Amino acid sequence: MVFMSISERRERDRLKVRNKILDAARWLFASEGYDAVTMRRVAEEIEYSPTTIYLHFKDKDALIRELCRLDMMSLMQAIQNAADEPEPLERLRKTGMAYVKFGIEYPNHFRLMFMSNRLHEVEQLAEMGHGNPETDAYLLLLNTFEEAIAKQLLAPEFTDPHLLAQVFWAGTHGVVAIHINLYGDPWIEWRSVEETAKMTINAMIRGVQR
Amino acid sequence: MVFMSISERRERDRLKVRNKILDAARWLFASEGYDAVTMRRVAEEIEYSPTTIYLHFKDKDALIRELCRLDMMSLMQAIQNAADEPEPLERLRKTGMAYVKFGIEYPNHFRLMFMSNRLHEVEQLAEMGHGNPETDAYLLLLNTFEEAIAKQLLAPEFTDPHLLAQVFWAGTHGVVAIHINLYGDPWIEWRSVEETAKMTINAMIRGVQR
DNA sequence: TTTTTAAGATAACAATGTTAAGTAAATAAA
DNA sequence: TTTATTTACTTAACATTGTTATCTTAAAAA
Repeated sequence: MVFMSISERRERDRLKVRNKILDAARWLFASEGYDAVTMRRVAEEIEYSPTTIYLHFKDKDALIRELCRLDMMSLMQAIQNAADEPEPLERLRKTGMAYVKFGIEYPNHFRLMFMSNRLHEVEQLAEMGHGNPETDAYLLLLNTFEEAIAKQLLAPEFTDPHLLAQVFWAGTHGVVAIHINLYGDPWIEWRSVEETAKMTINAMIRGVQR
Repeated sequence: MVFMSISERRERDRLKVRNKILDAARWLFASEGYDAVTMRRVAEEIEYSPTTIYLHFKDKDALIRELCRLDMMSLMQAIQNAADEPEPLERLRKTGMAYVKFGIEYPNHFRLMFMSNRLHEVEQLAEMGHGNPETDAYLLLLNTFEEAIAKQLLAPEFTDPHLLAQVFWAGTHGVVAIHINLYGDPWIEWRSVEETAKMTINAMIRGVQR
């Protein structure tokens, strides 16, 4: 059938343009942040008119969110790899450090995913579902705490894996958030991210250990 | 001297207008966030032309930063009050909870102060100096840990009050950050901010305690 | 060969921050 | 008292943004 071959080539071409858009936007976003990604700059980069972008993405937000989602998925691999550790508490340390590491490395992605109010797009979040790296990482954390509880590694008063996961997440997240946004403020004698992250994670683990 | 009286009245009038601007902007900012504060909306609110605002503030950023600074100073009182507690570790608990509480109550202020990249305005930060609530609160935290170390309340390996302060700050900050930006995400079984904050703080304290 | 469809471009709109130029009243100087 | 100047403020405009309505043109289908 000629039909298929033609429409397939068309689809390939479409995807090529779409990916060029994503690549141009990714570069701008990673190096200069959300506001620096203007439709016109992206368009110029790929040598199409700005309106072409709208044939592939509903609006600017959808474009940046999609590229962010894709990047996060691959970045999330680092955490999944760090989770290759049998001992639950040690696994917490490794995954926590991986979370911090990529937060520091990709601050703009981190800001978009975790530092902008997204409650108005709950539908979108729901659609993303289990492919969502954020959710997957949370699940990883949750399972680790369930295991730690089952193996009686924690003090007996800590019985809620969700609460534990959220506490642990908050701690590691805070290290990233503060260092992304405030590190360098001359009024504070800063300690390094690694040091801070390590102590935060260790303190939290010691704090709930049996 | 007539001169003085006249220029004093002028200065009073100037201040009145300036405060009207700040009040209008404050309302918009607190309820709808940074982007919702447009120069034209503020101008309409106070019944002046948009350009009048520029007679009082260098630009939009300066306006919002000034109102935020003022608000934070007064809000910071809550933390100073919470610090009225002789026992250092208990003081950590109280001030930490106060930090979380106002972060939840004024998410937009919190975002502006702690979640936007401000490294490009280091000069401004330096000028703000010790009136800076962020620094003052940090100092409070630092002193508390110095006291805790001096009273030998912490395990002997924890000797750096700066590192301890930054760890503790990161933990409480993380609770706020996550709850401001992600709370409500349907894929996570959320625990309440109070619960999470309390456990985070307690875990960190237990984690460094002797 | 004609018709339809799809990709893409041009031009424009509205909203934004910001500035240059003008106005008019209050004040100072003559 | 009259003239000059300073001050507070406005009008109009500019540049940049996201976005859309309309047009063009080439490919595909009829």
